Amino acid sequence: MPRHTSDVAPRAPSRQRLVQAASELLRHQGLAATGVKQILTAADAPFSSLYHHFPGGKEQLAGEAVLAAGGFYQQQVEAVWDAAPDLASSIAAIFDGAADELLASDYADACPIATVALEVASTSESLRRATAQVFDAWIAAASSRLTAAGIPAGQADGLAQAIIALLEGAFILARASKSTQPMRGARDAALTLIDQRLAT
Amino acid sequence: MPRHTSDVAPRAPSRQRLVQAASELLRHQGLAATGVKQILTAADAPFSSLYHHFPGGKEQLAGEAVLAAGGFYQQQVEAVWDAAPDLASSIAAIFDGAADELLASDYADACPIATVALEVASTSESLRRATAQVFDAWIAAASSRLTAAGIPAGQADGLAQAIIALLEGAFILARASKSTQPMRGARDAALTLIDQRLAT
DNA sequence: GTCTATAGAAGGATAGAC
DNA sequence: GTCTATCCTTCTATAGAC
Repeated sequence: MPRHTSDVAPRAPSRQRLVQAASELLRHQGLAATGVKQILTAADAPFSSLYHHFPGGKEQLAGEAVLAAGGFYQQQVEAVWDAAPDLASSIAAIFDGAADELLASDYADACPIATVALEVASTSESLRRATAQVFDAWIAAASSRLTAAGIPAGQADGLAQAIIALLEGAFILARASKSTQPMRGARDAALTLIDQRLAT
Repeated sequence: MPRHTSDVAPRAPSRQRLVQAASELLRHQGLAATGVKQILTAADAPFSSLYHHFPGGKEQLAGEAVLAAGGFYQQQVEAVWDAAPDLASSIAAIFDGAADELLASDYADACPIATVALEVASTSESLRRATAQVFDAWIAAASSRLTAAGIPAGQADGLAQAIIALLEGAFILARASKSTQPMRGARDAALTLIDQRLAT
């Protein structure tokens, strides 16, 4: 029986590489500043593969990139959350991990969808919905974990939303100032909010 | 003595109109999606006035627009803050005012510089500095008011930063979901943080 | 599925007359 | 300071051969 024609590790298919490359570029510089040619170059994909795989063009690719990046980031955070021994440790680890990622990337790798979310909120209804869908999934995942950790069910959604707001806001301040200090402050604030809810 | 050649109320000079128009467009759709021709049209300014008043082109105009918008927004918030009878009322009024502005503008008028801040953080050092300067001014103004209201001096800066992070994060979530609910949740979280710090 | 070529519009910026 | 005209690049998207 003949083996595969090549024994080198196969690359991901070009469609997947395009989504991956688009996700990274959107995270670093947003949607409007990212050209389709730039995405194609980064993905090392043939030019016409874009409109072959994404008949909707840039908007369709961006939508899939937002959903993929949002899902991937959620998995990352959930892994950190679930690895910590208690709720406070989980929250601290998430904010500390965000600070580490900012430092390691020279403040390029922050929230993968916040920039796009602000850009498209008033200009593209389909992309706005994609960003909203990601945030909703994040809030739902955090809320269920908060409930499991003893936060009253009626307060878990609001607390999850506030913690994510703190994280997003800290990303903005940290990238603008090139400092991880806002991220540490946001961590402490999030821990305060949790303590107060658990004490009730 | 002849009067002025016209008795109609004079418009602001074109330079000022360009900064104003740029500020509004950046707030709604960000930097990369905003063209200089679009700014000129919105300002009703003659084409060549752009490079006459701003030899640095789009980047210089954007920088001035960020600083102007940041200063104007700070004045707005300070007026709301100082009009309220106590600290908790001030904080509540600021978040409620942000929610009102979102509703009134169909979720277009959020933070005037957050979108640009995320877009340029890794792509334009001069504009990144402009956004950082605005955030620093906001934090300093909030911190001094927190100190005056009884927050220990060593905690005022961090608390101010956390409150602004909550506001920024809530803007993102609110615009993405087209709901003011994240803004109300952020308000309650900010009030909790203040209570906890005052109780210490 | 991939290739080259190119359309057609919009981007930022400049020149030179007035 | 303002006017019109224009340069050159980049953008998204499509056509048609292979």
